[in-house]
Amino acid sequence: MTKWLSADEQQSWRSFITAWTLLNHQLNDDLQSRHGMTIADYEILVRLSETEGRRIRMSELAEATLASRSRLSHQVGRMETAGLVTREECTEDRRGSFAVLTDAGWQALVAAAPTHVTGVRTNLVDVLSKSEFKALGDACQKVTAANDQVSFYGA
Amino acid sequence: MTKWLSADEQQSWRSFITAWTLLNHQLNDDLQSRHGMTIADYEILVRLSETEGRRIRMSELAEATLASRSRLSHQVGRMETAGLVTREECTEDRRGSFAVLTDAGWQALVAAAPTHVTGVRTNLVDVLSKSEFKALGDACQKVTAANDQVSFYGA
DNA sequence: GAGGGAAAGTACCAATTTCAACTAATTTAA
DNA sequence: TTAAATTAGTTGAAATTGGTACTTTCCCTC
Repeated sequence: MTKWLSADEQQSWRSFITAWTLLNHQLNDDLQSRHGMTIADYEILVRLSETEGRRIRMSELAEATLASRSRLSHQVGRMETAGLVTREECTEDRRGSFAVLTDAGWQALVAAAPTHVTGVRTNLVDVLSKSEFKALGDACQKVTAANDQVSFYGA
Repeated sequence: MTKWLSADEQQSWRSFITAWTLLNHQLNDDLQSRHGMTIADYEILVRLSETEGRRIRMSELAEATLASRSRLSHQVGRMETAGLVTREECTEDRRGSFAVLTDAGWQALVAAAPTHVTGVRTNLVDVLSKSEFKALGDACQKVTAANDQVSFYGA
């Protein structure tokens, strides 16, 4: 028999959905209007910028950004035409390829980062006390851990 | 000058993204594979089922589900062809229209609800202690309140 | 009670995302 | 050492989403 959610639980759950949706939209619109870039673009630029040689294998990048391979492939394709990244062949595993950050991509990231970080602060971090924010993070960490074994990002 | 995120803050923020993304995907896949329905469909069925007469004005429904009018219009159109809802004209305001839950829609909701609720429990509620879950909800509540005045769902 | 602006909803078009099929390279194992 | 199975990645078509323009109706003010 299904154990339904109590009113409180339901409320918490809906708050979670709403908070994420509004926040994500807000951040996306900020990036979009000021830098013509989506959060997805931004995330990829960040990941690339953090690595040695500013390059990551496509499959790793897909996993890191929680995107399907197909989606990432399209995404990187678009970013490539926009000049933000290039692709390079992988010599160790000739099936593979790297996404590589270009100078223009780096510039775009540098330009967009303040907008994004300020948005995260304004709409999330600064809205909560230190301990509230930590509690949020810790809870999410546990949820992530519980869901992470599941691998539904096959395609 | 931009105030960057500390390592801890960054970690919390990324956990938030990851937790939501994984959870959402999981719940969506459950509904999809077992009931051929998306979370968006489910949400709409829930909202409709909760009201007098099982009908809601399109614009209210859009607001409640955080969808743009355009998106909701498409969505309800699809659900209408699937037989889950119908549209009815609004006599008080002849510009408006109602989305109305059909019997089939109700049946579909009844069938899907256990799957969904169990998923929410298994992957979210039961993973946390009562107080952790409450903390998550409270934090999200505040974030929502802070972001809610912004109305970017115009179209 | 006429005109102008705002609101509800849809429709169309462009962009994104998903799904399934496909190629090519690698690994496994007989 | 070769055949089968797996893995990396891409592609193209179909489905979903987002933006904007458009129609109809309502509301407000004069």
